[in-house]
Amino acid sequence: MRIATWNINGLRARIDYVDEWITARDPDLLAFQELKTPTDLFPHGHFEELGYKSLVNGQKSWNGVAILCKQEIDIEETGNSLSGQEEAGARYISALVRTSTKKTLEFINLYCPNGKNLEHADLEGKLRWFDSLTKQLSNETQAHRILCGDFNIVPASIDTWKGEKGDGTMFHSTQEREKIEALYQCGLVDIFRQSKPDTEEFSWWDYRAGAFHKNQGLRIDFILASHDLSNSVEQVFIDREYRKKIGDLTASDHAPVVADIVL
DNA sequence: ATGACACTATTTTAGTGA
Repeated sequence: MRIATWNINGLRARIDYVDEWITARDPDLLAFQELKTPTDLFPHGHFEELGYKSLVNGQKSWNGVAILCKQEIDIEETGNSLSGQEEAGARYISALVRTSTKKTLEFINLYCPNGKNLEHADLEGKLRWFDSLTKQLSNETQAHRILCGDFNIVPASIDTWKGEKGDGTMFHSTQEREKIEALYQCGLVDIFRQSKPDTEEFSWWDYRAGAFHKNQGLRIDFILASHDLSNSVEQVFIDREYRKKIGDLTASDHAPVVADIVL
């Protein structure tokens, strides 16, 4: 099964670009973040024509997440918020997926809060949001689980163009990195890092100042899998090609992250 | 040192993003 996560930075502005990628890569199950679209304006029919059904948690202007899967896959939405974080915006959607081998897979899609900067009150909100996430994962265990999305945290110095010079700065702070560590403690494995322990690759590049061409990026988009699933990964890659323009179509500032997993 | 780009909104400048 091909699984992917992608912060598309505005569904309505990106829809033709998204179509190009879906057609090229043919994922089975995918997680979108930053829809910037209200739930009731989501173009369900558009994706049905491409062969997908959609579960959507959107809002006006900002945030918004969706899970898309091939029409033949058995899927059921199970939640659209973290307990205690209902005011944090549309950042969470989860589903149970029945695989072809009759496993029940919990699939969670996240758009984690940004936090703005180390001095801003939003950082505290970001840290508490992660605490709510960890608590929920601990309270409601699942044998087969995938947690993916835009985490807005750089786990280690290899995951940033700033290297060790980034340590302690926003997105690279110890207090943020502890929240990623807490997810590992919940039995989840970052499958990109597992398959490529020494590879410096990024999933986000600033639009400004030619950051993409200078490869000044961050790896902040992950697919985390429970240990049993992490052993069934065939390949994981960051689809850097789809951070580039396609003709007149502008790319998101994030690249898709794709994994092929035997399920 | 700063800004740089792209998106959305009862848009025409401002807020947000990472």
